[in-house]
Amino acid sequence: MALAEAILVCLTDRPMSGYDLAKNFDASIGFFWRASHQQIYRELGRLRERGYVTSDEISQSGKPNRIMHTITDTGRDAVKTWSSKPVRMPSLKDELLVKLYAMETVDIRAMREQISVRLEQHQSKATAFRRIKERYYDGKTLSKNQMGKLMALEMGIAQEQSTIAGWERLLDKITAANF
Amino acid sequence: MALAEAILVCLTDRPMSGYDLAKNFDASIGFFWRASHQQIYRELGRLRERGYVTSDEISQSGKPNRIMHTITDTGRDAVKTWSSKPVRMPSLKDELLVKLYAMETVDIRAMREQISVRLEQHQSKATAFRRIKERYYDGKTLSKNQMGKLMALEMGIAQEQSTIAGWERLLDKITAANF
DNA sequence: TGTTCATATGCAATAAATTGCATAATGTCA
DNA sequence: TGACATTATGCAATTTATTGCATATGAACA
Repeated sequence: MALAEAILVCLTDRPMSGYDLAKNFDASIGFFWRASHQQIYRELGRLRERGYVTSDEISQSGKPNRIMHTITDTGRDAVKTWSSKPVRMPSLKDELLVKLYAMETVDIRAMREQISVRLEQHQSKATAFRRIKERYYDGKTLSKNQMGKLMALEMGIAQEQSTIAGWERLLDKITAANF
Repeated sequence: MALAEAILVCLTDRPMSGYDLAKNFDASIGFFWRASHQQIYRELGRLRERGYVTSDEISQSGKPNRIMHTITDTGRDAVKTWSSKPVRMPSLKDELLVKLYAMETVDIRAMREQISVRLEQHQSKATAFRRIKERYYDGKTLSKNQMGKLMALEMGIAQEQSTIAGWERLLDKITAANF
């Protein structure tokens, strides 16, 4: 269960509210570990129970109060411990590949359309990655912390690119095969 | 929930037992949609309830009886319907990328080791893909059904290759950065 | 003045996945 | 002869993930 650790890792940067974390998950670490705000709030509760974070309510007028979560030393230790434990292979589950596998049984027109949609999604993901890279990392002197984030980002970019290339090739092949 | 459909797709080939399906998932369609035998047996129960498959027990001496599952016309229709519905983006969840992202907080030695392990896993996956390709598809005249499977396989191979290249590049970078 | 967006939190139900356990016979290796 | 792998099925508990709902306020917009 890396959600706990992903949250803790975010909190090593600075204390955050659940809302901040949810935003953060949408924009950065969430590229590698997606989670909904409901999941994050629930997990924050557990982290508090275990003493990995402390939570302080901060009054705001107008808006609902924020609850800021701060990582504790115990939390930091937990991250360290987690970091040296072996990881699993990410389980790739792609319905589109299942459909491709089952091409005979499937509506080819619909599949082509779905591949196009998929391509666009990867495209926009790649663009998002590149924007973040340009904005925050390009031409700057980087700390070790930033180096890690940049490397993760570059892995993401490379993966999106090759995935895009793959689906494009496939689309050509299907066209050539004239199904 | 594409598990149901993945199973149905397998059964379009020929009737199978839960055991056969589990084997099949380990060796082919499971590359794109992993499932444990427990999941498969449970799902088969549901498919039977919905009338998507029929199940017949076949006596065997010595070994436990096999229960052969055959896809019905209703099942085939369900696959067709499913096939034209939009697919979601596969949720990439990779703890190793989270660790990379959190490089500062993490034990670099351990991470390098984990990357090496990961590389080997992708390597052996790629090898498995290539073996299947050589064995069943290379230099043969292919039906449309086989074309789909081959294309899925080739997507898998390409993905493994680029993932391997990515992690190798990263390992070099980490070495060069001398963390 | 009503609608929608952004902020901010969370419960509850359902669905799906993982992990552990259980059974039962045959064949193979040391 | 005992241990382990293969064939074959499946229940049960737990953990994780998804989906829907609920509440509350201020600001922008039309």
